[in-house]
Amino acid sequence: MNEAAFAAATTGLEAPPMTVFPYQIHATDGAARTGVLKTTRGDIRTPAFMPVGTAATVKALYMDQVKATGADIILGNTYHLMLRPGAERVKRLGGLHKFSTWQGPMLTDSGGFQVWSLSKLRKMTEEGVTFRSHIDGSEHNLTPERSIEIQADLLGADISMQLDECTPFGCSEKEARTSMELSIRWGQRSKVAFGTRDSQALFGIVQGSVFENLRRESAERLIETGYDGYAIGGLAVGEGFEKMCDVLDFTTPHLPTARPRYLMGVGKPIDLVEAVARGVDMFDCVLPTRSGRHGQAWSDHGPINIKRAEFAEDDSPLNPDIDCPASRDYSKAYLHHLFRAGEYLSAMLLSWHNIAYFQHLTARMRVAIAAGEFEAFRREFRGKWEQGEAQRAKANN
RNA sequence: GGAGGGGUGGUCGAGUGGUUAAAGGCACCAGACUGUAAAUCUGGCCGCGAGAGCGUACGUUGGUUCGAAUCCAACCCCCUCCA
Repeated sequence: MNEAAFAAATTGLEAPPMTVFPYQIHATDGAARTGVLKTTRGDIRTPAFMPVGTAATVKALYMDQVKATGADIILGNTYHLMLRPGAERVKRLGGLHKFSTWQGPMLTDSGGFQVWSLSKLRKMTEEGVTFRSHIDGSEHNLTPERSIEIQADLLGADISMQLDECTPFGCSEKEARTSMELSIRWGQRSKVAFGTRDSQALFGIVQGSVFENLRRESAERLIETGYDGYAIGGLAVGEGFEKMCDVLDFTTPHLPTARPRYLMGVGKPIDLVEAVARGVDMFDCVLPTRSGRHGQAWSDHGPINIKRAEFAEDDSPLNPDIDCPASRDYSKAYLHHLFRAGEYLSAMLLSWHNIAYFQHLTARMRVAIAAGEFEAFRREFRGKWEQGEAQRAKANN
């Protein structure tokens, strides 16, 4: 590490923009962009949907299947893996890529989301967060430094996320500011701990709840610190679709155009389309795999509850246009039967279809943006989505 | 033929005088799920009615009682053991 880099790493403020993973934007259409984030483990085509593999597995799928759906990158999780099997153990076993057999790029969440989702099991201080394990009740500390050590050194993530606090929705502006500023400080410490690396990247996370001034300030202060990518956190936590779009409207303009923007934890297909329209490049969400396990298949018209009686003798596939056996080759009647019978294959096929559908959706957006036809795509998609919503509303009356 | 046990809502199964339209499970009909404490959770589930409510219901028939799924009698059916 040279002197300038060391100074940058230790002050965390004057760092030059890092370009360890070049981001090539091939086309833009309105605020929407398509391009490639080039990592040492492979290219990530954007807009990108990253399947979530919390516990070193994209639940119910083989890594080969995940890859074949077109996913370029998947997620892992600091909190879950440090509890089980333990970050040091993963390191001894050769790192998360070797351990899981996923050889493409991997992004790990810092544990920041668990600060929110496990709020009853944690205690926060300036230093970091103490979790009581949801598995055995044992205590575990997570500081920004430890989170980076786990992600970058032990798991070997290609993209590490700064430790942050996923600010709960419904808090006051004052609380949101306090939380956002803590995340900024944790981000700076994360960056110092991360230092400069040849083949690994660090993303910062914009917080600020639904407050425009806070989101803007958060973005500006992250840029001062300088990250390889900029995530938008604290959304899809109860604020609703319209509000989320509003926040994106006044947040993405403050993020560097040259670096990837990652909307964390989002979302439904319509959320992806509308976020891409607002300049977001990357997404992750448990929805396709979780709802797959719960009997739901995704489509342009919204969710299909495969357990509904109407599918008992529906011989049509979920989506013949998607190049995935689960989408194309199996009938809804069969999937309906498997789910009703409680068969494992139900979760596997529905998760597979859903991941393939999300990849198909981002692929279509990439094509539309490259062709300069994203607005038309967006309009048509919204039409189908709203039509589906109207049909479901009618059926439920 | 003798002795004993049992018949409860689609199903399995609690309940042995009133707070019981009847626990609970399953099945069935729906809904939810957004950086995964989730192969989970929620609601509905006799009929009619928007609702208060009304009607019908614990094998059948009859009885006791202010009141019966619960007590009594007869009958029908099922199971176990003995001969």
